[in-house]
Amino acid sequence: MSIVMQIKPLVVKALKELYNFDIEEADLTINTTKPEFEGDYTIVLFSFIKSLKRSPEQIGKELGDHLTSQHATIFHAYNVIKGFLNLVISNDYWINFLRTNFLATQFGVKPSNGITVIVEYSSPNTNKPLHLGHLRNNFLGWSVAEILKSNGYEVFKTCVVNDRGIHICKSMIAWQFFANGQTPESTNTKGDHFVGNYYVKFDQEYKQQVNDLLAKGLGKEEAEREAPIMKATQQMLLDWEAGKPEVIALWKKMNQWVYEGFDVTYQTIGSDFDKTYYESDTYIKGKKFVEEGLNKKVFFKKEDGSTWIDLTEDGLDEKLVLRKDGTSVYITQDLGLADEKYKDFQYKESIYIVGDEQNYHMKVLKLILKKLEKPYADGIYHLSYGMVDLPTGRMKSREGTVVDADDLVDEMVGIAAKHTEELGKVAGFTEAELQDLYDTIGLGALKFFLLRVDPKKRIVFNPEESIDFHGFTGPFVQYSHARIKSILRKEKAEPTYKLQSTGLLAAERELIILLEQYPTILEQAAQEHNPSVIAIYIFTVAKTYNTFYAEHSVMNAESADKKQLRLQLSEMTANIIASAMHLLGIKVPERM
RNA sequence: GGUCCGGUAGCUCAGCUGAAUAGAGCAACAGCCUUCUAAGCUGUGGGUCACAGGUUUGAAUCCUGUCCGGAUCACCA
Repeated sequence: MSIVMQIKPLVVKALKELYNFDIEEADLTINTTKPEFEGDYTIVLFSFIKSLKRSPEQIGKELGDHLTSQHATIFHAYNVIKGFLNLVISNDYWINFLRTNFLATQFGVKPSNGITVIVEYSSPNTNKPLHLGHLRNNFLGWSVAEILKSNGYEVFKTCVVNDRGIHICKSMIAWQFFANGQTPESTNTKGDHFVGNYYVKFDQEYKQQVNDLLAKGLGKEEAEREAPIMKATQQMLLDWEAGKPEVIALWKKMNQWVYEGFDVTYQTIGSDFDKTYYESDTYIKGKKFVEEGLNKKVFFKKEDGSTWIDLTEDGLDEKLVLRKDGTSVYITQDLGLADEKYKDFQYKESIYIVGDEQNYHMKVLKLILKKLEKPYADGIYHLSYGMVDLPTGRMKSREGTVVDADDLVDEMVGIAAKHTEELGKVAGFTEAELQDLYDTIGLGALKFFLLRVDPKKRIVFNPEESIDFHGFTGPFVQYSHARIKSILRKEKAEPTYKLQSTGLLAAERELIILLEQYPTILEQAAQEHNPSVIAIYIFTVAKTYNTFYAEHSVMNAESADKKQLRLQLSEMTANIIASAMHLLGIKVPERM
């Protein structure tokens, strides 16, 4: 149990014994002591001075005396400054903590709690390649899933592929019209990029046709409706829904190209899924909800035959759930999919990694499921994340400002290679090891950059400035790990060594206090569904270790005891860095 | 216009279930490699926490209002 969770009941008990005063553990404020004061943890006394009718100094002294005398193994000393009781935890406590945990690669990881959670993330369209926004989604989803796993949840990662609809038909039509039978193979192009090019081509051609029609005197709406390529696309969608064989064949062929491209990208960035859903399979399944909703009088029909739900009492609007022609809309599909996923996984919680532009949609989805009295409605959780914007604003594919995922990864790996070569520390690496190292560092920089920010905040990415490799970055943490490993290759701590209580220097103490907080950080990250908590924490750990490293020698420590202590500290720091970075989907190198 | 989210150092961000003099990184400047990897370390400068009220022993943090930025309110997905 964490030291803070041990202190709390002791304080509650002490206040009861000293003053017959009752307080809940939750109402106690215990912070780490500010560096300018002596102590490890601080109890804030202000909240109960009024009830006790004593001065904070008196309470601090009496509580401090009580704790240090009754629990001398934990509390070594105390001091009171204004309303703050600063507690010094005993060296023996910290040293004992370190000895029992420094080898534990699973430190902080919780045993199974039997609760099933699913995380839906990535969810690409099969008409264009992945871009920077998708990367944030992928990294978030993967990381949140792993964080929940480490907290004992049984987690399944799912992906919904938007593989049908008018936007898919656009690239198909453009390919039919303009490709002359070219393929990814014949043009040596990655499949998703190949198809994406035709999606762009469609847009260009469409604009051209609209302009031509405008020139002929048609109105804007009419021109947009009458453009031949758009009409052909709409016909194709109808043909697809009717199952016309040659359309289905083309659809399958082009989607397959995209999947082959996605597979390469997913492999590179480390995304994986336990189950993939295809919209083409699931888009019909929501329709049965419409009947159910009508029977339960949750939905209603309008005169034109369309079906709606009235959410005005909940502060929202009326929402269409089925078109008058009987085809389903987006929300209908998602209702069906939620049900499908529940059948598959019996989840307690279903997390959707979806951008904040869909906040309204996700709110409606959950609300409708509630009104339909679905048992899983409360478990729907929208992990809403902000857009990745350019300094000039949103990325726009029409204006060619979209930052392509594959390109960006290549660029980051290239920069990692350049830095590594310049530093010249990798003698003896094989070609394969070098490539692996470049991937590790380049992807590490990219993932850390996107995960260190609170998900709900938007991120500004400036393509003119490459992502940093110094300071609050992935490579900084990776580098700290590599330096520790360099020491541990020379000598490891002896697990059986009996450390005498040699005292702890400030740098040692600060580090050990931080390491002890890791399990609490894991809990917080899981509870908040927030990987940035871990990124911030592990940066602090690395930074603190680096300060310690610069001040004190491990190999040439002042005494055998100090050497063992520092080897243990180093080993535990390396383990926690590896563990935390894994939760962010980032590998850590042995050397760099 | 309604709803939701954000506004903290020149820039990018922590801190937001209230607590000590508001913290990091980048950028700038000054130092530190004959000692475990300098992708590192140390120091200096840099803040009306958007603004105005309120609650409180105590507010960047909670409440109200205003201003600014973004998202959304489709028989698109």
